[in-house]
Amino acid sequence: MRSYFYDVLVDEKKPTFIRPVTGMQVASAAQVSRATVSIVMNGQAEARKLKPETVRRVLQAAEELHYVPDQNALSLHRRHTGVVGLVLLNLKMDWVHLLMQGITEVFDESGHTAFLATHDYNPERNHRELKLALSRRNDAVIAYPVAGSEELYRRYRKAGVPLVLLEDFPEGSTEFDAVVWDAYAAARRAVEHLIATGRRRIAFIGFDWPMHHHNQRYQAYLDAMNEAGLKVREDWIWNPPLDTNGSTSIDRALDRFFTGKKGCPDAIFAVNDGLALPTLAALEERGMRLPEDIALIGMSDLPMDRFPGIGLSSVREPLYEMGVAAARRVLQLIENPRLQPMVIEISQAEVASRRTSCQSNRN
Amino acid sequence: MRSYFYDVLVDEKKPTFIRPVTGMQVASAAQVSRATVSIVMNGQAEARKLKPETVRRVLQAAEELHYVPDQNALSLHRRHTGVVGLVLLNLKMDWVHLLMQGITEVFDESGHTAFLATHDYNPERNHRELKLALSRRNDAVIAYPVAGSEELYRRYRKAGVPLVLLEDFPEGSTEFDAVVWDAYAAARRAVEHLIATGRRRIAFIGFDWPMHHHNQRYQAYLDAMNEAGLKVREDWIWNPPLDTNGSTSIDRALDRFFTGKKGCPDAIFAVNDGLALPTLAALEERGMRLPEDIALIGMSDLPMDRFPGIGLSSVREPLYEMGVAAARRVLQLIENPRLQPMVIEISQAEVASRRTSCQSNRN
DNA sequence: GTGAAAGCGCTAACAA
DNA sequence: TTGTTAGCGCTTTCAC
Repeated sequence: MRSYFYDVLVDEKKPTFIRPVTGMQVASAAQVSRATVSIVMNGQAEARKLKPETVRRVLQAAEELHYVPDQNALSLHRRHTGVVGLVLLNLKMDWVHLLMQGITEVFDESGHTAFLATHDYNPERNHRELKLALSRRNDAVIAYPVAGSEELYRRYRKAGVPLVLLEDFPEGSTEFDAVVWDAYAAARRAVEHLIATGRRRIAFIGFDWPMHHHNQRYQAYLDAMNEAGLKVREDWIWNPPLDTNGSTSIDRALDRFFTGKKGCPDAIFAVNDGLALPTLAALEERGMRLPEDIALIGMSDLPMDRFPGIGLSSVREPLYEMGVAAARRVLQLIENPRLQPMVIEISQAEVASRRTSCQSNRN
Repeated sequence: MRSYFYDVLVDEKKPTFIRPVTGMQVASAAQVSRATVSIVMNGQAEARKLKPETVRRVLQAAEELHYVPDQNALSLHRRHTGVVGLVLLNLKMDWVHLLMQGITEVFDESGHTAFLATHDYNPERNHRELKLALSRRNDAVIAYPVAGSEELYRRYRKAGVPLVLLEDFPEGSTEFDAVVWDAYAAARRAVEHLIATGRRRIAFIGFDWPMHHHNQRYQAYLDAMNEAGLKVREDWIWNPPLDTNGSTSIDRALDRFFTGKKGCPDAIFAVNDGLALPTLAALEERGMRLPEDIALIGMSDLPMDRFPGIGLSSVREPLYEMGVAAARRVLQLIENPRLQPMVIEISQAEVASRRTSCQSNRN
């Protein structure tokens, strides 16, 4: 690390801390009262029939002084901030990027701003970010739920701060607003796709996580297998508890799958691409060819899935649509916080069949 | 899209809008004055020698009422918000994810929060986000610079709001704080790597963008070629102006490279992985084999580069270190906004040689 | 048409 | 040891 200073003059006589210019300063520069400045800045000059000359003076003074109204003071007065907290999982692999397109589209329209934070499945960080959003007086929060935070979510309700859970909600709970993907249907389609392309010995990679739609993916796997009359083998299911940093050790899963005495799976269904991608990598590092030796399908259809060298089959998750829906719902809730909680389920079960799950050559 | 309501009782008699509980309410619940609550909440009870009994009452009341102090009011009083605005490029391909690890590590320590926004190379959005940061009274801003926004950056300086440019700074300017990667050295190493592995006909893919270190990458290409006595061919250079959405049309570049009468390049150097990755995809879609038919190297070493099916060679960008440096610099500047502007250059030129640039078979 | 004053929630200097 | 008060920057009646 190298660093160099610019050869620039800095006026040491000026005070070290510069205070932002206030409406009061604009007022005196323009020779009007503080209130007049407010009126002009909020475009109510017409309505209040101010003299154009006055308006001009104010505008000019504001311009010259580079006056920027203080949002904190404004929020204090208005009792709302115009910002919506987003407490999501992480910024990996374009998931949030896709989601944000939907969210910002709606918020740009309504004049809201998103304040983005992440928790990485860590309950403490989740807790902290949620509390911070409260202390910032965010008008609402969109959160990717973390197990064990139900009490906190409930507190949001009680505090009258709209909270929209995104992607999932706690197993068994029926009290929160949520915007979710109909993952059951999607997961089923994924497994059925594997079956349709000739696979019979399908393994499952997921993690144990007490969220409703998350569990639905496992259920869908079970149902699809049963319905096709295929045997579900205990040793082909990898569903360990989520460890602290949110990763499952794919390698141990594969060791288990390919070590059995009674044959190996010919396909793997992973509950999301975050798992499917490392699985693909691990498989290829073991020298297995896809789809000849084994097929693989994930869920979400992240942008990198379609990269030529990857070609991961997946089911498309309607992230843009979910972003739009969540943002819209938040807006409704801000309008009327006591709306009955509701879950908005967005269905999409379009499988993108790529390299990792082409028609098997073996049949 | 389907949605269903929970069958939940909502008490319609309660007022629709719930106001956050204030320190005043805590005070009356605890039978103390407003000031006492403040003192207790800020952990100054010891110092002010409050009766433990009083403290207990206050704490209990606060707990029962779920009192969360209002940050806006606090900021108004303190004259600083504890939040640092981040106006970055976009959330694609884990670049920000990597950077944020460094930034949050420093900010968690210092008690600051990052407010993340993106501009996608769009000057209007950049302008808007920068102004919003000002109106939010962010204590400082870390910005991925956009050409033509110099005036705005200058205004930040004048307003006494610390601004740290990240990754680059406007060509020719010597007035801003910046944390940058020594991209010249890195780019040179990249091209030299191509040369060392036997390539002689090296093409360049970039875009025209009036930023200093960005241009250095082109210069490094030129220098490395010249120094190795290799000819730089005009028609093997793709350096068009950046179009509105920040993408270059890779396909036109390739058409040009592979259409020449006097032979085709045997390698491509792309100024960043955001360009190298689509180039790799386009190349493979044209049926070219890497590295046999052509080699490719990018810059940044994004996580997906090392994916087995991708194996993009790249030079590692010290994003974590840059995040740390930028955050630390911001902290210094907050401490003393009139510090002389300075550029911190972080060097790293470690090439990750992967599939796309293995030793050429042709030599 | 314009200005004075109150109040949003909080802290800190000063009284009591 | 606790309470009173002024003020942070802004908007919005309500008089003038």
